[in-house]
Amino acid sequence: MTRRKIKQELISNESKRKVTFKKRKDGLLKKIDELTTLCGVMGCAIIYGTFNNRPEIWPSPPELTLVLDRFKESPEEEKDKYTVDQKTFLGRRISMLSNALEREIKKNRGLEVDLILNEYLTGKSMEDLTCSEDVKELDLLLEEKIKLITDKIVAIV
Amino acid sequence: MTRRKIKQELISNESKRKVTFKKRKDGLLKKIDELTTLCGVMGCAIIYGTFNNRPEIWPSPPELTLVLDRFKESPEEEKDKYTVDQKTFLGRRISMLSNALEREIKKNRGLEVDLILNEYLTGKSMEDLTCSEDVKELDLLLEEKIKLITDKIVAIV
DNA sequence: ACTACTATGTATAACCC
DNA sequence: TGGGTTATACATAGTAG
Repeated sequence: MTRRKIKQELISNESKRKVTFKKRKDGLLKKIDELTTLCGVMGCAIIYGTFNNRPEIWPSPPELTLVLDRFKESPEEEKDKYTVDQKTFLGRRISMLSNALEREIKKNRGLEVDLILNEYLTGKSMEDLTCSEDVKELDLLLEEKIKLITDKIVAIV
Repeated sequence: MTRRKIKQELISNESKRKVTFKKRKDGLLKKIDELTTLCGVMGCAIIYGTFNNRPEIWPSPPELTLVLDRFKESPEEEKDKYTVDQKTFLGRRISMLSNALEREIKKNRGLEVDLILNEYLTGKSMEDLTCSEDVKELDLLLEEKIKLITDKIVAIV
């Protein structure tokens, strides 16, 4: 057989999925490489493989790596003094931005957790429920919610 | 004329380069989206447009921390190479942080909207519903969700 | 800048080792 | 598990409106 169109959803067959993953991952890396060289921009892509192992891919110019790496390190490491004035100015701006960033990231985490919980409650993520225990528990929760709503309806009508 | 093969190097014509950038950037986003859904993995791509404009891309669940951790592994010699020009280095760091910040803020907005929607669906924010029309609509939505869950239960039990 | 088109280059699903 | 082949699906360079 030859190539067929595939549906945009998780490939159920695991070995197939693995093969597809490798191919498409490689293709993606190539694409990003082309984009950055053709258009002279910085860019990176990071893909985390299915499970257990942490890092996956790193398809971008090393300088980007370095910049972000520095970001992670403590700001104290700036010993050498070249243009001091400008440096301290820039340094302040950086720490300001870092702090703001960190705050936003934290906020994101909280929001994400809430969202996931709520998605469960609305049945959006039902695909992930496999054991009947989970489903039953959810059912109870939902019943509570339903009661809340019907009460509200009664109150209004 | 029709499509020609192009050399893998910076496109000299600026307007052409811009167009190509947009097309390929969009293509890349699509690809990463497909990869993550087809193979069930996490992934992200970040493209920094040319200096003047900030917009870049963030196609998927960003785990910035993980990304940053990854950068500890960058080779020493390249680090040294890069420290030469501190000013440029700091300047880039700033623009990158700004971009990251902007991204996170945008993401926050999106998450917040989703959360509110979901809270409506779960009945948490029912206080705000005043007209019976809204309630009825919500009721319908909920019934759909309930069916989804009961179906799931039937399938499992 | 933005669609839309189209011819062509490129990526890749299914097979085969 | 990994690499190679092939036919097809998809991406996109060039162009026009």
